[in-house]
Amino acid sequence: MTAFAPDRVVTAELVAVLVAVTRGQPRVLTTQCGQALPAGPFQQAHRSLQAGLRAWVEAQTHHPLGYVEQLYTFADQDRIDGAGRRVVSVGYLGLTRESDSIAVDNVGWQDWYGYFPWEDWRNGIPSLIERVILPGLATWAGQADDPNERTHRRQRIAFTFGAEDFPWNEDMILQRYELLFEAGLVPEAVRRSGHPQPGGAEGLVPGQPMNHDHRRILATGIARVRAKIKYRPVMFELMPAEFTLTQLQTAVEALAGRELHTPNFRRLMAQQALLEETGAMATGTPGRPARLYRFRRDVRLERAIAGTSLPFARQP
Amino acid sequence: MTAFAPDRVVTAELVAVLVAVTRGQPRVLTTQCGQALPAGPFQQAHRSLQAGLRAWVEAQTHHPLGYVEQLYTFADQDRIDGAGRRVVSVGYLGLTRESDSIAVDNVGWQDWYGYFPWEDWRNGIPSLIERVILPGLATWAGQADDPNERTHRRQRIAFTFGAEDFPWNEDMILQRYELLFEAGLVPEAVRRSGHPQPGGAEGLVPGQPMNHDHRRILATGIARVRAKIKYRPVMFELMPAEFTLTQLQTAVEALAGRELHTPNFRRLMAQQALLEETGAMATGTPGRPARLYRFRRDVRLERAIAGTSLPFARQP
DNA sequence: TCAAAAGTGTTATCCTTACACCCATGT
DNA sequence: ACATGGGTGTAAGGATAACACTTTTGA
Repeated sequence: MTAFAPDRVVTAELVAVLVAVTRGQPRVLTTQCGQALPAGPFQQAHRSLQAGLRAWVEAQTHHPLGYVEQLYTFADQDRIDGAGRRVVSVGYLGLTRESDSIAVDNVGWQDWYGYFPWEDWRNGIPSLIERVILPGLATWAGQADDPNERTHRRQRIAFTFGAEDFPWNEDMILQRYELLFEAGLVPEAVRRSGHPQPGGAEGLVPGQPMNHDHRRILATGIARVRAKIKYRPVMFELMPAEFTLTQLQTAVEALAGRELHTPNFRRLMAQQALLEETGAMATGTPGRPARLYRFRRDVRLERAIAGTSLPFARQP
Repeated sequence: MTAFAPDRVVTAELVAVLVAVTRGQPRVLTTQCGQALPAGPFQQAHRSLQAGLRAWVEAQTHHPLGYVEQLYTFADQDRIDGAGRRVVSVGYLGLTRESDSIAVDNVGWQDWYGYFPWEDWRNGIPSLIERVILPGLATWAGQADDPNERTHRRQRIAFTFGAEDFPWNEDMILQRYELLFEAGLVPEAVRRSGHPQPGGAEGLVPGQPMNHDHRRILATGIARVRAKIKYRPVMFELMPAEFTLTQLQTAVEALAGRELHTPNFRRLMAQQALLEETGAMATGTPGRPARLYRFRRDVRLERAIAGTSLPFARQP
């Protein structure tokens, strides 16, 4: 174990999936005109990985970052810096409100379903699933030589994309992207395999690609958000100071990519006791005016993460 | 953005939390006579981080690694290699069965509650919580100057350690360790702060320390295992080919650190349909002989990760 | 007056929890 | 016979999902 061998030296990079919800749309901060996620170096001076991320994101966007959590660390074989060293990318998820004080060129907020059109089920099942994705994947499944592999692929397709009586699971966005990648149906896969696509986008699934593996990191971030809103009060970080229940519901729907059952959503909010009324009402909307709410500051104490699901014996 | 600045270069290390359950005890593979977790370099030759981990763990233990997942990436300020570079440690969790084919000296399996005695509630609440931990933490809470900070600390203590009517949550092992660290009640914290403890272990909480931040990484691994057994069939990887329901229950209890309600546990297993009877019976135990089970190979397809918990609207 | 959106009540169903009890074997 | 552990039945309680319905505003 030679501790300082040169082949053990790598370049470290911090990649951020910064999420906001604006006017009912889920948004992500991008660089290079939407083709990459903001990425910055991890430097000796940084106290920790998270501190490094906060430092340069706040430098770029000029407003403080609220909730931050680590996503995943990647070291893909084809990520190599100019000196031939491997690049280790540490992905982070950050939740904020959108700010227009971004000073840097080519940096801006993008709707995230531009990258994953098949993930937006808010107006029912997207037609491109039946039209483009499932046929493309079926072709890929049929190309396997081994018949066992073929049925295995078909099962996996049905399971991940909610076909053949499997339910759609919005949390499986990463698995879906990886399946499309494996099947060669996204430009990033074609690019990597080295075959220059001749006629452009033939057979490929619509959805804007990104550089390197950034669309995969974005999928990881979206998956984490979608899973997290179900058991942690993270909407805190994404909403303005005051909001109506419908605005909150619309924001959750934007993130989950699905519509919610309004009466049950309201009841859920009521019984969780995370909100309090401000007393004021929203104005300027059609229909009956809605009450305004804010998140309760005093309930911060992590909302008793019950989390059982194993049949524990009662302590005597 | 100078891409190849020297302050951007780091050393990458892979750290493994390898878990097994043997004779009803939860075990972890350690090096340096139990003072460290196995750690190996990430090298240029490795296809990916996970491939690198698999490669050297299998070289060390001489048996293939089953389930592996990434835990977390750390870059603590005090981890610096001989050339003054920062060390980035990528932690991995691996689940296996214990093997005695470990060839390397000072490497072996340890019971994990030796490192976290307060986490073992299988025989009721460990007395050292009332005797040592809560008094120690109370002192620390009282040392804060700001009265708000004092009450905040007390709330956090009660919440994390399940005092004052908060329930004990076995998943919060990392938060508990970090709280003890902050309060200076574990040797690692004393060591870092530079105060050499004069009289030895006075006031410190019992529990074997580890080098660097390895005990923290171990806590992260245990937390992940405890959370995971509740919603994924990971016991697959830890059990022998055939086992009784009681053996399975004992293994889960070892990991969770709590006793389970036997009749309900059995029912849960039955309705999940993850198991099938082998037809054989266990022999050589007192009492009525138990049926032997095995995991069903054909049900691998991820057991329909239902995962709702938001009031979705029904798709028409 | 009517459309649009806010908001409430109620029931069927399922899952979890807890308690009570019977079964099969060795000593 | 009885201790020990294996195994089953069932009822109470809580959470969720689905349906039907009332209220309040602006055009």
